[in-house]
Amino acid sequence: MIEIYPQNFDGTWFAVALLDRKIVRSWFGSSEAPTLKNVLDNLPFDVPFEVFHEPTTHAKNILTALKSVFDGKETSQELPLSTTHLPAYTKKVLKTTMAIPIGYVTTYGTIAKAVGGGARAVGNAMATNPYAPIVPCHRVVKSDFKLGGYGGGLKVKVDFLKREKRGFSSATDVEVGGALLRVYPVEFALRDMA
DNA sequence: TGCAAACCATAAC
DNA sequence: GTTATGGTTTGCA
Repeated sequence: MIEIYPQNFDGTWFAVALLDRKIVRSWFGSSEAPTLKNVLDNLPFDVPFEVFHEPTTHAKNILTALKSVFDGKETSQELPLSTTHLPAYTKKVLKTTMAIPIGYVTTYGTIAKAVGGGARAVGNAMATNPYAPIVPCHRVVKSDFKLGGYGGGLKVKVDFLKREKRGFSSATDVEVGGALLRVYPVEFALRDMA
């Protein structure tokens, strides 16, 4: 049985779908119905589900963590993602995306170089990311540092990146799965923005 | 800038 | 199997 928990924090709605205490889907948005619908329409398993408006302690922890990520805060908490049903390549891309630190962005092509495959394939994985915003697909931009796309709309992506500004000034490398991933200050992507 | 062609994993037929 | 579809990239005018 999949348990779905929607919750509002400071005017933004968050929702998670849990199966066996692990996250199979998450989403967020400015109103409840579309947020819930996104989750309901994209459940990975054809099993019964139920929506609960009173979160368990476990669910509440996860929802709180989602809100922290949304606010651009560091979260030390490891969130239990259920990824076993995803294609191997998609898992690799998502894992790599999770390695992008707050305050930095990287590009579709850079990720492609790190995990193999092509930039468009990476874009595909982002577009179908089941775990927004836990997997920070908003930190992936085009090679010219223009934004690229975003499932929740470009404005949401911009606002996200603004909250994550940390004042870094130069690129650096992070290690993920034995490969190095080059990441750039989020300011690069916000440079010519209002 | 703008356009065309190459790119590559998925999902849908 | 095959084809269509992208949150892309690069090269070239």
